[in-house]
Amino acid sequence: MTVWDRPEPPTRPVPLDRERIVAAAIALADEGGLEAVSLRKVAARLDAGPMRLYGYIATKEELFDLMVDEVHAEILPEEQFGDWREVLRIRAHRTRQATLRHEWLADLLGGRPTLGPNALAVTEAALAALDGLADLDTVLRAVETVSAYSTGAIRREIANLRAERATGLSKRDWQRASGPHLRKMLATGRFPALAKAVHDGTEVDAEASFATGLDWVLDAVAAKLARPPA
Amino acid sequence: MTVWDRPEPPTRPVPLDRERIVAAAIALADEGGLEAVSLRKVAARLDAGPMRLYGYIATKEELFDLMVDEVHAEILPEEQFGDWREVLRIRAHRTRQATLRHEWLADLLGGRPTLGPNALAVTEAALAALDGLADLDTVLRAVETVSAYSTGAIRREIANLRAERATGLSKRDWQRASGPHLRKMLATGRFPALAKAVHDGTEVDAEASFATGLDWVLDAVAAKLARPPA
DNA sequence: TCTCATGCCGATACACTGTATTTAATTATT
DNA sequence: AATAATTAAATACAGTGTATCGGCATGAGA
Repeated sequence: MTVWDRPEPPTRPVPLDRERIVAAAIALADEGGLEAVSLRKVAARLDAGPMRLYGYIATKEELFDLMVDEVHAEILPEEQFGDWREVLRIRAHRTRQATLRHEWLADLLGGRPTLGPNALAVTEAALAALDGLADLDTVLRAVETVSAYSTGAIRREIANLRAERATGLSKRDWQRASGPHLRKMLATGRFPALAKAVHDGTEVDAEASFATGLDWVLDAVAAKLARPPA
Repeated sequence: MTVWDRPEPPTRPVPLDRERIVAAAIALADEGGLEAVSLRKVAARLDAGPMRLYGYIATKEELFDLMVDEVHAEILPEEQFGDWREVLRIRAHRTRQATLRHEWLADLLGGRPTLGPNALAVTEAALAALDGLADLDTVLRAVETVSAYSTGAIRREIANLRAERATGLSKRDWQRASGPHLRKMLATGRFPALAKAVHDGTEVDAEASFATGLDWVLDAVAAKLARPPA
């Protein structure tokens, strides 16, 4: 035995904390989706045994919550500017962008109440931007309506993106050709309006579509803020 | 051995089909949530071995898709009446009601493109109701915007419902007391607008809140239909 | 410095999952 | 009636989240 093959000294256990655990989990999820996140793999990435994690995390769901909150740090802009409409619009777009960077977020969005510090800060910023523009109930409804639209639209966008990715087809032809299934369905003649939509619909990019729907919703909110309920 | 303990004649294998499988899966999910649905349990409920199912279903995800489509049969009303706005409103409310009956649907809503016959029929009905009221792109955007709001709002409602159910608290006190966690967060003073909202927000029932946001979105759609884009 | 106690880390264990594969049984066909 | 084809069942595998247990290393007390 030489110095070269002398066994490594027993590695001191790397100190862990939630931050490192969450970062490892996010890295795994970014690479392989949510289903690639297992406590064993997260622990392995930190050179630890699986049970180590339970000193910092009570359950896997809690880890997911922490992941979601961590991404909310990317969503909250450093500084707020613009009127309430700009604030809400930017919040929606940043949420969408964060989800495009971390597709697994789509699976979690809206799935559980978000009570982490970053998520609360995001909500706080939205509420603050609307503060005083109408009675509290209206303000709450406004924020919730916009964010309901956002999460719904983002989820659908990611769902479609995954579907077309799975078939490996160009966006244009995706619907028309998503398996013989949809084609056959449309061929039955039971869905004429849908068939027309699939056939004649122009290709619009996802961001524009998201932005347009968002603007509609913001228009609606603007109308309610101007004319608060009796 | 008497006639009494004579072994049962070997039970003929019960003939299966997708319908029965999906029904069993839905029953399990209704009772214990999505996570209670395992192929083994579904098969057991049909007196079959787990592998039997693979003759009718390629994967568990496909089973989920079939479950979602099955519930869409409850969403599609027997007969359509009213103008486009009524059609879209009813569709949203029926989706919400179906989700309240089958809470697991909230976990799946918007998660994957819905291409089953019932889901297509639901979409078809919506498109048909808007047909001709504007150019096709506007009509599509309208339907998608409303359904994005619906899925987002429904998911949040179910998420909150589960959270308050978990804490076993009355709706009124839920936010104020969801663990020491939220209280501590609000006590930091970093979230004044949020604190005010939690403190002063009146208790509104979920259905009214859903309906109000939906009406806002429908107002927005109405405005765009009246004035199609240049 | 030696002993004892405490807390933490890793290993083991359990009950379960989705699904591939291999074997057995049953049906159909010649 | 014998063989071929189809179908069900049993077994197997690799993985999961998490409870429990055993040992080791570190700290305190003497």
